[in-house]
This record gives sequence, C-alpha cells and structure tokens, in this order.
Amino acid sequence: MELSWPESVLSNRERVMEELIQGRELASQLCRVLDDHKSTLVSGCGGGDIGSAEGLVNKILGSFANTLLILNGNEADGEIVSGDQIQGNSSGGGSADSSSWDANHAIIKSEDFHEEISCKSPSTIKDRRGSYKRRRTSHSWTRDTQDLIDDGHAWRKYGQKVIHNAKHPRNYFRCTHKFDQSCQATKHVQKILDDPPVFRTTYYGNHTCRDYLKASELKEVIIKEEKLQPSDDHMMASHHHNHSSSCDYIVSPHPTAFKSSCPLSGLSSTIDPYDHEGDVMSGLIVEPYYFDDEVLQYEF
DNA sequence: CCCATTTGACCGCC
DNA sequence: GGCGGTCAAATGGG
Repeated sequence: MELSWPESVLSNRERVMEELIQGRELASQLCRVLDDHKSTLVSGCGGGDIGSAEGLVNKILGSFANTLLILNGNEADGEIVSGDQIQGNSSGGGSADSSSWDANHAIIKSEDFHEEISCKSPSTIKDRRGSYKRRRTSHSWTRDTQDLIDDGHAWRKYGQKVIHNAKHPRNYFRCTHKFDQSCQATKHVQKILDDPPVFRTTYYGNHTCRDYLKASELKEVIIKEEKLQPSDDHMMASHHHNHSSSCDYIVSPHPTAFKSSCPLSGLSSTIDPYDHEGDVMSGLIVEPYYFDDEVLQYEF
C-alpha cells in the first residue's frame, strides 16, 4: 500500500496516533466504569441503558481502531470494520485492539500474494501435507500469560512441534471456522517458563468468522471453563478444547458476552477483547504487546 | 458414529 | 540441511 501522506500529516502522524490511543484508552476506561455500574445493578433495572451505552462505547472503540488502522496503512487490506461488526469480530484479529497490529506486516507483498494464490502443482506429492506458505507477512502479536485463558474464540489444535532450544513443544491452533467461514486466524501456544509457568501465545491473522454461538451456549461454556484448572503442557490442548464436542464453536457473539469470560483469568473486565485474556491485572504479564519484528509497541 | 486431538510426514524458508 | 508450520491419517473420547 503506497499511501503517500502529506508532509504535515506525516509529521503529525505519530502524535495523532498517540491521541487516538489515549482516546481509545479513555473509552476503555469508560466501558469499565459502565461495567462496574452494571455489576452493582440488579439485572433488569436499567440494564438497557447500560447496554446501549456499552454499544456506544464499542462503536467509539471501533472508530478508534479503524482510524488507527488507516493510519497504519491497513485500510486496503479490508480490515476496517464497522462499530457494529466490532461486536462480533473480536479477539483474533482484534479490531478493537487494532493498534497493536503490526501494520508493516499486515500488508501482503504482492509477490507473496501471487505465491499464495498461484497453485503449486501438487502432482508430484502424495498429499498436501506441508503445502503451506509461511505467513511472514501477516500481522502477528504475542502475549505471555501465566494461565491459559480462553480468548473467546473457537480454536482447533492442528499440530504440535518441538521447537529447537525450547523446553516445551509449541502447539498450533487454527480457528474452528477456517473451513466453514474461511477464517484465517491461527495461534501458537508455547510454554516458555516453568516456574512460574508462562505461556506465550502468538496470534496470526484476524478472525473473519462470524460468531454464531448463542449466549446461553456461551454461558454453558464459561461455566465449563471455570471448572477447568489447567495444569501442565497437555492442558494446552485440553484447555482449548475441553468444550470441543458439545460446543464446537466458541466465539463471542457480543463483547459483553465476551467480557463475561473475563473472570476466567481473574481480570477486571475491559472492553478490549485482548486485554481480557492478557492477564495484565492478574500479575504476571511479561511483556505488554510486541510484535514479531519491531515496529509498534503499545502499552495500554 | 462423529468430532477433536495426536502425531508423523511433508514442504517452504533460511 | 535444519527448523518450523501445516496437513491428514490414525486414534480415542463422548
């Protein structure tokens, strides 16, 4: 994307970004305040107002996210989402946390793109195993947590690999909706520290899937998740999929529903669908947000 | 029987 | 050639 920014805009771009990020953070705080109010209210009393206020906050957050996206040059990638979409499109690609995207890597180089779509003749191979392209150009972000926490999306484990010079294997997950909705989101989870246990989750791509899970189903899932106490390496798989058979598609139909999973990790709720799993408040987070190469590093 | 996980094979990139 | 990411057959659980 060759967006030519006017000189003045370029010089102010960083400042604009800062302002937007601050604004977004303020909106997040507002949402938390709303959430606190909501928790003190008995359900049914004025919940509607709170709910609509939350919707507004979500739209505000969405606007911030989109603006940041545009500034980062992601517009052409079609990642921009409407405030309404924000509600159903959460953690994986993090529209609400879009500022943390690696904008430089979000842009697919044309040559890579051609590689991606060109069909490499599989005639000489027995099957299609391993026929993939490394997603070096896709945006990624990493998160370290002390617990494995559900990020509200449905993940399906598709591989596990022993990584060189790493004590623990890396687990590979893709979005459950990869095939039915062509959702390209994937993530890797790896235990990087034993004591205390630290799990590094690296997300790739955005969730383009829509969330179909009914609220009641989600509730059920959350209850199940709360009962689960992950303990070791293989919980990586079991944790993410303990709900697998009965609740295949775990996703967040609405940010509030998403937030409701926050207690899982003992977090105070936040509108940011990433923060909810970040364990930022619960203590351990090692790094806030960082990306595979360099570029942006925001602390919210 | 269906579906998710496991695990070894396969393949691209460095 | 090694490493890491993905695929898909085999396996197991519900």
